This record gives sequence, C-alpha cells and structure tokens, in this order.
Amino acid sequence: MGRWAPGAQGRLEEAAMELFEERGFENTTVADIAERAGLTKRTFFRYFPDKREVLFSGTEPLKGKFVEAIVAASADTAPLDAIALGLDAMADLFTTIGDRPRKRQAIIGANPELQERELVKMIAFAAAGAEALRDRGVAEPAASLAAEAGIAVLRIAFEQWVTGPKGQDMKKLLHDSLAELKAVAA
Amino acid sequence: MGRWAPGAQGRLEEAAMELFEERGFENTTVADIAERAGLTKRTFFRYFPDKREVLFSGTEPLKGKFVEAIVAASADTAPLDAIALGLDAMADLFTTIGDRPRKRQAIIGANPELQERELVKMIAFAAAGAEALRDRGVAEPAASLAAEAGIAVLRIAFEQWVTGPKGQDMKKLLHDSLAELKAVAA
DNA sequence: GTCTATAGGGCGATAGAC
DNA sequence: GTCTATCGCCCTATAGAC
Repeated sequence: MGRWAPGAQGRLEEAAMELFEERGFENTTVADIAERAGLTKRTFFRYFPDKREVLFSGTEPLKGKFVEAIVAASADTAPLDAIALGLDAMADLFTTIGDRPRKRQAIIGANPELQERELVKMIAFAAAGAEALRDRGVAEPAASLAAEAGIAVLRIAFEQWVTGPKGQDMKKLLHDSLAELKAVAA
Repeated sequence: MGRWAPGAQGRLEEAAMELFEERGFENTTVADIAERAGLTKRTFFRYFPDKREVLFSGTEPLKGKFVEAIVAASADTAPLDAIALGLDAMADLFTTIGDRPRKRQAIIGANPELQERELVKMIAFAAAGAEALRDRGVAEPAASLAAEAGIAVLRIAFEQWVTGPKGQDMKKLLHDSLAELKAVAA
C-alpha cells in the first residue's frame, strides 16, 4: 500500500512531503507539488489556502480528539488535569502514525515560515482547549491559562519525542513534562 | 546632515503604522510605505526582512530588559519568579510608551499574518527567558517550561490590558495572571 | 485556465560622507 | 581614493482575481 489516502488532497500532501524532504520547502514551488501529484497549481489552491497548509491540514483530527477528551473528563477533574487527558488522547493517535511525524517535524524545523504556522496551530489547540474548559464551567482566565500551560507541556514533550531516541513513549514524556510544570509553578 | 534624511528605519516604521491604520495591512503595499517615508521599496527591504517585521523590530529592546531582569534576580529566586521579574521589567517600559502599543495591537488583531508573527516573537521571548534561566543554573526542561508558562501569563495579561479599560496597571494584571497560573497548576 | 499584483531578493550603479 | 546608504532594473513565485 503506497499511499495512505486516495484522492487529490492526499496525493498533494504526499507529493509535498517528498519534495520538501528532497530539496527543502523554499526550493519547491506549488507547481512542482501539483505536477508530481498529477494535478495543476490551481487545484492545489482549491484544497489548501496556502503552500504551508499542505503540511498541517492533518492536524485537525488531533484537535478533535483533544477537545473530545477534555469534555468527556469526569466532573471532578481539575482544569489542568482535564487538559492532560486531552493531550493523552492525542498521544494515542501519535504513536500509531509511525515515522511520519518525525519526517514532518524535520521539514518544519528547517524552515521558519513553517515554524510560524506550527505555532499558530498550537495556539489554536490552546484556544480550543480553553473553550472546552469553559464548557465545563471553568472561568476565565483560568481556562486560558490552563490550556496554554498545557500546550507548553505538549511543546516540550513533543520536542523531546522528536529529538530523542526512537520509540519513546509519548505519554510518559507528557506526564513527566506536566509533573515538571507543576513543580515549577509550586 | 547629508543628502539623506536621517532615521530611515524610524520613518518607515512610522509610515507603516499610519498606512496600516488607514487602510489595513493587506491594502498597503511595501511601495506605499516606502513612498510615504520618502524612500524606495528596495530600501525598505534593507531594513526589514519582510513586510510584517516593520511592526515588530521595536520589540527587541523589550526582550533585552526581560532577559536582563532574569539574570539580575537574586540567586535564591525560584525559576518562575525570576521570569515574573523579567515580565515586570517589561511592564515598566510598556506604560511609558503611551498609546502606541494599543494602536499597534489593533492592527495586529485585524490580521492573521501579523498574529502569526506576534506568536513567533512571543516564543522567541520564551526561548530567551529559558536561556537566561539556564545561565542561572536551572536545568531543562524546567527552564523551558517556566519560560513558556511565563509567556502564557504575559499573553493573558496583555490581552486584558488591551481589551480592558485604559490606564490599567500592567503589573497588577501580570501578578494576577501569575497567581491564577499557580492556582491552576497546584 | 489565464492573467496580474506584489512580496522578496540579486546585482550593480550612484551619490554623497570621510 | 574608500565606505555606506540608496536606488533602478530585473527576476521568480505566491496568491488571488477574473
């Protein structure tokens, strides 16, 4: 099985990953990507609002899992712990995808524009998490603070997961990172 | 006094602020900015690597104050409290600038691309803060977590400062936000 | 599917300051 | 003369308009 998804969008994502790996993000034009996917430049922009987004549209399902788990947490769960449950739910998806996130992260790490976009996605996660907390009755600014602190925990854990040895348990890294945050804020 | 009026960079920043306010970031070309500043597009790009940066180059001194205060904190200051001292030092500069930050923030708030860049700057602050903490002997990942949590505190406090009534005490907002974080992480 | 505005930058010319 | 800031011209590719 050569590609993980049929259809134009999947082919564009696949082509983009390959080309970004081969010659870097800057040295790849949208026309290049479209050509490798057997499509035209115009079609690319029908699926993705800009060139960067081709690497990030796959993160939407993760956000869904994240929010879902926060909402589903038992009523007596503290805000930050509810966020932690959301992160755990994401980690589950993570480990099943195999090597892809690593490659993706290497590409992002090599380009400031992509890092910018990644931050936007992280903050969008935080905003979604904060909203889920408010639905649970958590007041502002506690909801936003818990969510953003949780995203900091995720960022640190993810960085260790990417830079460290293969096969690390993402959940363990998340828990350690969260414990460290609590210690620091004590 | 020479053939060229001094303060090219400052003039470009001023012109950019005005134009962005008048007709928005997207409806302003780099050529427009340069023209109002009595310069050319090419010169604009000598001072700023891209169009967005014209709104952000002024934040470098803030970062300096931030780092300085962290390094200067007494040896027995806890990591997160050292970060808090850094934020306080920034707040001092804030209140003296008058109305400018508010206008600037209105411009940024109206444009996603500028919000992206702002996040990058925030993360750069966090990275600088983490480095300052490491210089104080704080180990990773505690340093990065404290710094990023501190930036979350700043973001929430700053948002309240901008959206709330004029003349609010930025330091008080920072302290309240930090207390809230500590409570959430307890 | 074509057409265009504009970001962003490479290179060399130029016009002063010293 | 050197050094530096600015400009002119030309180019590519993104992104969006038609």
